[in-house]
Amino acid sequence: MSWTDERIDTLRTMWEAGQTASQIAEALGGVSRNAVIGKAHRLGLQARPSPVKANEPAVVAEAVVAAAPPAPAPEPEPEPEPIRAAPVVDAEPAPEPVREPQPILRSVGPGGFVRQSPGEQQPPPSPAPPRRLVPAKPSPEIAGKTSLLDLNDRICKWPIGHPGEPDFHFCGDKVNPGFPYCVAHCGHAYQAQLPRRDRRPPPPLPFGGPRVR
DNA sequence: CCCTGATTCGC
DNA sequence: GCGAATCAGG
Repeated sequence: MSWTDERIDTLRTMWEAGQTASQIAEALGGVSRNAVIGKAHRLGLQARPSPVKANEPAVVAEAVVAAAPPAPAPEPEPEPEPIRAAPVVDAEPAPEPVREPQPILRSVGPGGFVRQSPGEQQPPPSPAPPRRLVPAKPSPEIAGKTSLLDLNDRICKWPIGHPGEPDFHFCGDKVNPGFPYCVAHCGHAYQAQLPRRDRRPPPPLPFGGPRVR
């Protein structure tokens, strides 16, 4: 498998949405999570909280500084004012980057987002945990559309379009209570359990699969 | 043990 | 550029 533009697209989007490298690798197929991580780094998509690099005391820098007599100012870093990227309507507990707890039955939804079976409803995972302070700069194309940052647990998360495309957005309708999608899209997301013989194998194609045009 | 991401390094 | 091997924390 090679890194086509689309696969890179998917990687970017999912990585930025906070999906783990394993999830991304699984969704893409044909690559290991190592490959995903490697690629993510080469793409410059770095810096997500690593379990290994929790804190990073600037010890190494000291050796360099040692040669410079005038100690460079320790950089006070003017408190960057916590920006809430998406002004949510009501005061909800901060959208923590909650990762869904290893679902029992996991399949990939139309946009590559994890689909839960109705039986195991859980706190709807917000796939778009705004980490860091990324100023949501809605481009004109998606103005008025439901962006990744607008997702909350009561609007339909059905993806419209393909990740990476300028007008990629989400349905945004009111959800079918208890479900991550609106009534209409629940109809697409959840199919009646069919007898084994005439059940079709789930499409292995993640994130909308190959672009259909 | 499982998971995670980071890094290295031969290819 | 790629990704397996390795490392190291949770």
